[in-house]
Amino acid sequence: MANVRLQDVADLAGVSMKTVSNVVHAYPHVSAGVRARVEAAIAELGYQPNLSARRLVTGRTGMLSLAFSDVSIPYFAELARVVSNEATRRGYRLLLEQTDGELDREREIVSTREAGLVDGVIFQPSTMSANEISLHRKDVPLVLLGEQAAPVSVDHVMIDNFAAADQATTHLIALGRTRIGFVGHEREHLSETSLRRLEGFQHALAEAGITVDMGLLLSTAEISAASAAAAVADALDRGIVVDALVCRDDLAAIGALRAIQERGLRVPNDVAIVGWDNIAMTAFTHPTLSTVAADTAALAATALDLLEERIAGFAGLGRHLVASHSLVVRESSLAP
Amino acid sequence: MANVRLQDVADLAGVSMKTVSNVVHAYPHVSAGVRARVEAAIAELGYQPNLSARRLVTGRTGMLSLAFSDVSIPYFAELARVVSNEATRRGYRLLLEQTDGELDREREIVSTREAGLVDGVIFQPSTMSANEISLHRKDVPLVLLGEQAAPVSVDHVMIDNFAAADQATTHLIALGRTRIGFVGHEREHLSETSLRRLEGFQHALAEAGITVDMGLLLSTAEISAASAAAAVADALDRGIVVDALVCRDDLAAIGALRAIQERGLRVPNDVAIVGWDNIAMTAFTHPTLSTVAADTAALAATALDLLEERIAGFAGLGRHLVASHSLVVRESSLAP
DNA sequence: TTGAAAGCGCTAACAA
DNA sequence: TTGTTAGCGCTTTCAA
Repeated sequence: MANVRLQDVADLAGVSMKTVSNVVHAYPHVSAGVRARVEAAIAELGYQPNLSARRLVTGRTGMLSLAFSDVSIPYFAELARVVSNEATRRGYRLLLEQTDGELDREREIVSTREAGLVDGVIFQPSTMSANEISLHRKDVPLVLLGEQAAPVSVDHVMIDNFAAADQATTHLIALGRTRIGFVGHEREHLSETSLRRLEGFQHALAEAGITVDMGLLLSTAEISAASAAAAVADALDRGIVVDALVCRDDLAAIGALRAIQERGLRVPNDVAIVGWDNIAMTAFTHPTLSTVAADTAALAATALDLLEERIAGFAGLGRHLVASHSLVVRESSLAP
Repeated sequence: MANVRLQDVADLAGVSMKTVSNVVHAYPHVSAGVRARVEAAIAELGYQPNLSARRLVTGRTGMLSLAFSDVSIPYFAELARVVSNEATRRGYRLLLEQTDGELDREREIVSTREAGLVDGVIFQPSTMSANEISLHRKDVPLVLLGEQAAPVSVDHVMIDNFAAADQATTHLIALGRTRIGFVGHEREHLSETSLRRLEGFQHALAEAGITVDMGLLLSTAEISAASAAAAVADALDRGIVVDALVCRDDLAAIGALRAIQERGLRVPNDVAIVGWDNIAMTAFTHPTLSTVAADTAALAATALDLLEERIAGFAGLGRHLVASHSLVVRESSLAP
């Protein structure tokens, strides 16, 4: 049974609760004899501290929550792994929260729902705006992930989407491509993330003296390979010609790849592709996918640094930090 | 501040703590006037119940933990999503635990680590044997997922791996394939899962009068596309000829597909492929992948049913339930 | 229908 | 170095 209390151990060892507590917490000033007796009692009774009680008293839960739209999206799953490992290393356990990108569920994340449950929250919003976040947010320590504009009051770790999109597009231009499309931004509510990437995309084209052809901007109904495949298939069937595609994320790239190949076009010879996120699968598609890779390990470590400072009581303005990224060039954008 | 206590609300509303508690818990026998006053006080103070305190008293945490090796493996990510949604629907939050398949971390899952933190544990072991599980397990309600032999004392939900492997292999035989290989079982410690699948594979071959060629059993160093690609590439380079491949999981199938195509062979014409798990990506590879699909929704619902019964106090012998599966036939195993 | 009070098991300030 | 004890904020029995 788990109903062994601190007092029971104390009784068996013939000491007070405080002494047992000292032993449990490895407090140094305990005589060896007493320590041995207490440890024997703990072992004999199979004592385990009641975490709820400890929490009630300390106000700390030792848990963090990680919130984003959907863990079955590979980028989030891979992010969850990195954050979870880093959290474990620092002595926290991780609670997983999915919002499906729904506004009211995102609101719950930054406001009431977590109170008292976790010491802090790491949150990558899909839908909430900076304004809304600062409006709804409560006292729980919070760090935002991702690329949207964040409220000045909240810590935030991102990559430089503009620069990365510029870099990816410039890479395609250097390959001699001129009819370059963009795939995968939201059809209805354009996210800040997509917007930044589109701006970087446009900037690179402008630098090369190419004006953006709005007909080559292929938005999708949702973030999925299926949705991107449909958008690209539809565009090709309408007779639209592209020789390169910058994709908002790797799922879009995988969908685009599939649609292009289904129509008998070759990648990269006819159409070069660059994706985004460097999910594991991009190294195993045929051809393998070039992609923008965020340094997720740095992202996670930085986010946890900021969060731990907040938990420790730091109350200054929001810090806005940039994690590095790189362009991973694979077969889908190799020079022919 | 979140330091508003039940007592503060009671003071402001001019009632006792019990009455406030009644209102918070929607206890019906509270007069309308009092209820309104209490609700106003709650709103004015921004009161939120302290969950740690509630837990200390009720002994319930409202949390479940889901444990498996690695959330960045797509099958587990997709499973986590399903389980998380189902848990949320039932009023639980989900804690994520990764073991990396390491024995001592798996031991922690079934023994001490979760005590007091969660009401129950759903665990898909990678390494632990049935014997070890029953040896180490403590009092936390536990349901096992997956296909390994489970201890008689523990609840367990699985799919019929033998039957599914038999079915997948028979499907390939019906295509006229005769040199059928198996890819992706562990090189060192063969898991129960792989074993069952290999047995089903062998059974189907035997039924068709084909003896298993041990040279066509391609084990891998780990569960990953890279590892499977290496194993298949190596086999092909050694001159081994296959006309079909049953893969232990979709990651292995994706790796195998890549290795086969790199060597100029065509799928399914030269080599047909069947994977396992029906991860989202299998619908977007080129060609799309045939695969064994477990009914994960049923799996999750059943696991939570069993777990909730355990949490409610059921103490009978372990139940061993089977979730249904199906063979999803896609391009990788179409008749030429 | 509402109030008073006894814990839940632990931590930590204070005493010895 | 060890013991005593007052809470942490809530639920819940029992009384009123």
